Amino acid sequence: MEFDDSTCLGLGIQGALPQSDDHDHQKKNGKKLILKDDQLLPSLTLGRRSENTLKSATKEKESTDVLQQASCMSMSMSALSSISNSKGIRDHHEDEGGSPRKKLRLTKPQFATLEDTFKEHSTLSPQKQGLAEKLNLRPRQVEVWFQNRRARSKLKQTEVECELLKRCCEKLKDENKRLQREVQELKSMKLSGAPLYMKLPAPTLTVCPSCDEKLDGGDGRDVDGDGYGDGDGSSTSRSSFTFGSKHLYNSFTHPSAFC
DNA sequence: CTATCCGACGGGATTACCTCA
DNA sequence: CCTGAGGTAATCCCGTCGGAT
Repeated sequence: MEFDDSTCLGLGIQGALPQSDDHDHQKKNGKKLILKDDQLLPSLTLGRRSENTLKSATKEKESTDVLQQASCMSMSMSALSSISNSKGIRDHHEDEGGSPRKKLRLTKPQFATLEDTFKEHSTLSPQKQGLAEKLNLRPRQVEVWFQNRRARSKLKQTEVECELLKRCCEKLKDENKRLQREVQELKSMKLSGAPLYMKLPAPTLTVCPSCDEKLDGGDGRDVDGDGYGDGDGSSTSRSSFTFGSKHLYNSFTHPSAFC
């Protein structure tokens, strides 16, 4: 006999059978669920949950104990094992000094399906129910898996970015050192009295290699007509300028000024 | 015994929808 | 009929717990 998620054998308190797996809703607003005495009728039901039942059930105030008692027969063993993981049962067992529950481990196919779905979309709102049915899990379990998956994915991403920033920082440190050395050299040259141009190595002005490529065939116009190639003339440094179609820079003082 | 992984939970925030005065 | 306030449901993120490996 096949059961789907909407086929339910419920043993619970009549009138307040919550079908929502989302514990969030129960804890929302910090509301304890209180049922009137005449609502607390033990019941055993087998049938399909109608949309209305679902709707009204979720609207009803519910208690965790009630939730636990309303376990669906359609659940897989894994789902059942994880039901027993829930707080209510745990507390119940602890109260009774019962044995500790097993922790659910997703099977490989379940994991693979969830991974595939996650790769397509890291959120799952529309397909939660369907996915849960397909995997024989409770929607809540699928939801939790996605939440954890997002969290771990984010953590991993943060680690990668951190590593990247570290490397970037090291590079900048090196660059900073090199530039400081360069400044020192230039200062000492200036102090020695000779005109700077006489001391610069021969190929002082170099055509920016990337411009050489880019501007080949282009008109290379200096858009703002200021003789510099940076448009508004507010470049942070005048280490380079355009001449005709070429971007020229001082390869000695600004070896990294090409674009 | 310890470290790590990962499923689960609790709490807070946000958004959308509904009801009612 | 329109509107704002309040309630509720759904979903998300974050931090944490605790069983399994």
